[in-house]
Amino acid sequence: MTETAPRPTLEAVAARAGVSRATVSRVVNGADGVREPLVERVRRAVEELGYVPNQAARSLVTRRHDAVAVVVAEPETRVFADPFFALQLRGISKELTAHDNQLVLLLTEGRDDHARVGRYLAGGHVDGALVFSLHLDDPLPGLIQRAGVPTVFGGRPGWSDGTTDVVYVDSDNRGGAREAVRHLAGLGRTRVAHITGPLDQTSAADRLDGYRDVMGDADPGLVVRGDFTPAGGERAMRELLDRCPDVDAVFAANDLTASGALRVLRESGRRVPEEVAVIGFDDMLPVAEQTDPPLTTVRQDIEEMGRLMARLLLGGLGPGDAGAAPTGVVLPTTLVRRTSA
Amino acid sequence: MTETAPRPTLEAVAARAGVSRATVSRVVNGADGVREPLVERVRRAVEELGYVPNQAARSLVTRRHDAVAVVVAEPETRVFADPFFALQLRGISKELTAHDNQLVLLLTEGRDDHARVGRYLAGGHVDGALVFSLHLDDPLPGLIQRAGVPTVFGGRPGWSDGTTDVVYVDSDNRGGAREAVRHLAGLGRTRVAHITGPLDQTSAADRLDGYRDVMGDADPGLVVRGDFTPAGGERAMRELLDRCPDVDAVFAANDLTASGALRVLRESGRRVPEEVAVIGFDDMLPVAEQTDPPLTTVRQDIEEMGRLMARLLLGGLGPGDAGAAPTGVVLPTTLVRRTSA
DNA sequence: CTGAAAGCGCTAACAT
DNA sequence: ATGTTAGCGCTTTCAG
Repeated sequence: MTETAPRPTLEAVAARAGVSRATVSRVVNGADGVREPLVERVRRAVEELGYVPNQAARSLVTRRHDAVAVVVAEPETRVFADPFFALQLRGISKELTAHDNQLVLLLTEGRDDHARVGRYLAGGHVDGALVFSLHLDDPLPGLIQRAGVPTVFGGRPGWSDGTTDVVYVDSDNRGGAREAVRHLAGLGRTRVAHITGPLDQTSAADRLDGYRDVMGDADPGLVVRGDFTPAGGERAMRELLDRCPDVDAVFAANDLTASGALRVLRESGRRVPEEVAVIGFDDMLPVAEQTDPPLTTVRQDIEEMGRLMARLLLGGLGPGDAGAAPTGVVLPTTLVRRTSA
Repeated sequence: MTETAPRPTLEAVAARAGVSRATVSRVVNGADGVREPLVERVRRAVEELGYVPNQAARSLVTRRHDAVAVVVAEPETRVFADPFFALQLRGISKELTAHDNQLVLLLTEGRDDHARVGRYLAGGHVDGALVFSLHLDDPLPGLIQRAGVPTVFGGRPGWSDGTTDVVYVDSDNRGGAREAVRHLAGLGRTRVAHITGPLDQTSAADRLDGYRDVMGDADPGLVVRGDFTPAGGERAMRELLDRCPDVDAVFAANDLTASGALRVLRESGRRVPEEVAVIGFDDMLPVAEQTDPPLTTVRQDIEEMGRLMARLLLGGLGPGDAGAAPTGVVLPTTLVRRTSA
């Protein structure tokens, strides 16, 4: 059982290059003030020995880790079956990589996991945290803020009272919803329904608000609750058809919901978009392009949201500082026209 | 700009409890051989001070990190839109958490990322790596093996020549495929087609092998290439219908493919399962249960695969040791009957 | 511009 | 059973 070969230390490199540890350290960290010939010698020694700095030793003194935690509360499995999060993660990863930071993924499943995450964050293992808090009553965000780690939230946290400055990145859910509903209205539809998402998530609540912005207090029977899943969309669509048979357009809170609604519509013999126009939200390609007919929807640049979160975190917002941090940044959405509306 | 409050050290706890650092260390690390009253005092001091061990300092001496890297090559976006990986990740996360290990996620996008990952792994930041290598020609696995980090692969690596012992976890793709095809045959179908996955992934190749195990050298026209996507499934199904109009059963390489095939079948007016029976692979719930009709498929326990990978990694397979490591472990699959076959 | 030396916070012998 | 001590590998004043 070969013990893992002892990796060369700064000391070894220094010896080989015939300089002091300090000099090697300077070269390795790109500090200037070392004369060219020495730099060269050190470089070669590093190369020959295959030296790689010991991050633990470095962190011990610098108190930096070049690592950020991504915390995902995952009360439901669905969260994960959703390409949404995956895309965001990808954006985050790209940005972190570009800044030589590592991504530590913290998935939480329940109460005890929360404690664990809190401890980890408070333990100063990472330089910051990117947090996806999905529900209004999630205790996680509080825990995290108390941990005193610089944090950026994904999506506007529901508990933010607007006075404390949490930093978050969000899509313009409300504006996107407005645009969708206006488009429907522009098509001459007068009985425009909305199938909501789970209203304890701000994204769903905001989309509902956007709908109301345009529809005012139209027939409240036209608003029916879904849950961001195709099954929920089906259920809601049935209810809708039952309650308001004259519905001529549906704004679904997301593409998955729309796909369910579409199925029920087809089943019931309504033609889309001729009799009922349908719009989704997200522009999740594998879904939106595959529905029958292809889905008109509101696109949000999910990957960019991830990137931006990472950029914000790395770019400053001083540690533990409650002063001048920027607060929310919301990304624009765009309407993508396909066939369903 | 409040500097992040200096966290208490072992020293501080020791002082407060009136003992030596060593004793505190023992208590914190659960070593026995400390008398109860002292343990109690130390515990209280830890509590009062909110002490959390500095992982960097600890790693520096123990040379352990309680962290493992999860490396995902992601040449195509699809990988990620796929709930498959998400589920595996979840299994991994649970198992790691249970052993107090952190998950460092390394996403790679291209050649330069490979170098970065290699460096990271070689840099001894983690105690091991869990690697998803998707393609036969992926250079990543080689890099990783050279890094000398204990590694477990997700899915049988295609480049394994069978003599070197790589450790991997895989599903019984071949056996599952056999069971599917036999089921179709048992239904009395004689013209059983297969829509493959991308054959440079072992999972796809193995499923094809399983199909052949049962079908022998039936009409080769019945095998058509897909790519694990619904769109690929549609394309393949059209080709199939064109080439072999008498096809009476389809074994699709995965559920997504099956969903595409199903759509084309419906379009073309063939009744499923009466005229054409269809079986998928994966039992990806959001897909398999939502198709019309619900999909009969081969289930693999994806989350368990993830768990197992983590367990294997943590459970031993001595560092860098090329000797007596276990090699592949393959998990059984089960046929799930719904309506489509 | 370079080197010497002092720790960072912790664990693990080794004493007691 | 507990305390003392010597580093782990690195960065960073501080001298020279």
